[in-house]
Amino acid sequence: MGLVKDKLYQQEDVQLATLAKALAHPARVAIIKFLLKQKACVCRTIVDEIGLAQATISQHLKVLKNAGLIQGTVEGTSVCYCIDYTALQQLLDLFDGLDLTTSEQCC
Amino acid sequence: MGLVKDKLYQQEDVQLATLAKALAHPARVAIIKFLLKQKACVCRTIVDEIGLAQATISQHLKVLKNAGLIQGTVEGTSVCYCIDYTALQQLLDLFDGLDLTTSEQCC
DNA sequence: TCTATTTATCGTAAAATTACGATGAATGGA
DNA sequence: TCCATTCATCGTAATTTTACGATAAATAGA
Repeated sequence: MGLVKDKLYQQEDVQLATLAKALAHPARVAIIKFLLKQKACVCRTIVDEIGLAQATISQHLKVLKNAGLIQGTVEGTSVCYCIDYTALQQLLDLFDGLDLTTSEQCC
Repeated sequence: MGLVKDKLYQQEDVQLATLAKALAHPARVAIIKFLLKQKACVCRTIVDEIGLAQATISQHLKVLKNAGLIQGTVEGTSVCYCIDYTALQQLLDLFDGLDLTTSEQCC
């Protein structure tokens, strides 16, 4: 999509869509859930947990990282991943902003 | 993805990912927001509002409909679309189920 | 009946996603 | 130093997404 098309959408809509897209795959949802549950969050552990190839998990982690949902810290040969609660909270706030109170069915 | 791979994921994770995927495009977020705001929700109005081709909007509406987020009722030559609050609430519930209280940063 | 309007669907092209093996970089330990 | 482990990235193939024009179906109204 070029520059013109980008102007079609409000920034907030793009934000919400981007965050939703990051969670638009069951593997990434599982990763987020696992990181929420787990304290230790070395990449290798995630690979064992989910059951996909290491390269694939690494790709999913990159998506989550780019969306700001997780962050990683190098620890020796490993990388420790954990939730970025700021972005996750932002996602929830955007959902709250939808305001479902107008629940008058029109059709 | 074949049958074996499907077993990799918990049903709840697939549900959340599917609903998130439906919102993973700014046009669809904009449509949902518009439908929440608007009472009148004829398809033609959405096309004018968003600024994409009619065929493209129809495709996005189909995605939202398949996800259960909206429903459509035929009214003469038009189709009246509106939010399905059940599915939208389900999405919010799934997010609430994530339980962010464990907010102890590990890295 | 004829025409205009609305909407879904088809066909299609371009781009993005997903998955994996292979490889390379970095580190820790023998 | 050498080897094993961990992780990111590259290259690639298959699939999905996205967008649009063209077209067909359905209805409302003249």
